Amino acid sequence: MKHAYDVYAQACPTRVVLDRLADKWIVLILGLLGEQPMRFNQLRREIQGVSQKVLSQALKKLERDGLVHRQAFATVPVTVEYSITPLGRSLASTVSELARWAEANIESVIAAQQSYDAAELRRGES
Amino acid sequence: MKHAYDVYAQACPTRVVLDRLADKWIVLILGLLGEQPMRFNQLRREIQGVSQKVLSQALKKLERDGLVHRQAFATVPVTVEYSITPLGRSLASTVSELARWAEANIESVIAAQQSYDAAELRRGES
DNA sequence: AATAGTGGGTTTCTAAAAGAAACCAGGTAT
DNA sequence: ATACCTGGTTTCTTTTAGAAACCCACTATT
Repeated sequence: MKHAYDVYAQACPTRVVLDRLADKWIVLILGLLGEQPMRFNQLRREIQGVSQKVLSQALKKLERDGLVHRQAFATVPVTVEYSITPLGRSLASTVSELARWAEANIESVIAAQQSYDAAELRRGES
Repeated sequence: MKHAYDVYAQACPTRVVLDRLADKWIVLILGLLGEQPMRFNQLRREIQGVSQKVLSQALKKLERDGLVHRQAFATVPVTVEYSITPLGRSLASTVSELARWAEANIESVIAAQQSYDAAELRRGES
């Protein structure tokens, strides 16, 4: 049984969605928001190394795609809370698994890299 | 219980791995190679829209990370077969789910985008 | 003998994106 | 007055992605 949408086809809109999901920051953001709603600077502190610009852009895209909900409160200073939507939640477990795989298998990957680099060095002796 | 490696920490090597995995082309490549070994141009034809350069770079990185195995046969013209490794296989189902989620939920995402864009238009009337 | 085609790439060049750092607004506390 | 808070945007530089052309070794065609 074939899909109506095929992510392997060039002009398919699923490509755009996949390109959105397959992003380091999106994986990390959805992983956090899957646990609890969070505010902008809270996310920024949790996700170490993300710049304000990139975080802001990522959240905007996630909001536009209906994966994250943005709510501003007229406190002083202003409070903005980001939370995951039902659609986002249906995705969160999958993307979290990516992060967990990275944490669980980092040692195997590093070992593979070292063995690859060592072999390359032997081959490419100038 | 805390992980030894925390993907939310800036200097953590898992970040590098996650950044590698969270890539549109890597998801698509691993999805295909999880089904069967494939040759370079076969991958290129299946994954519509990928350039030779990007495919070549992605495969090199996957090989270095120990996720994909590259085997060249001295036929004429040369034959190169890419296959998934056990480590890569342990990841393939997770990344395939990303692609499947995109195919399954594209309509909800497009609907959310349209409603977002319509609301934005109403707000931002100049 | 020259030309075209094959698989599997690399090189070159340009347009787009990521990232670091500075800036801003509106308000509070010192 | 000055410094600080949240939640961003702007500017500028460095990477990266992507399109297109090229390359090599070989074969088959004219």
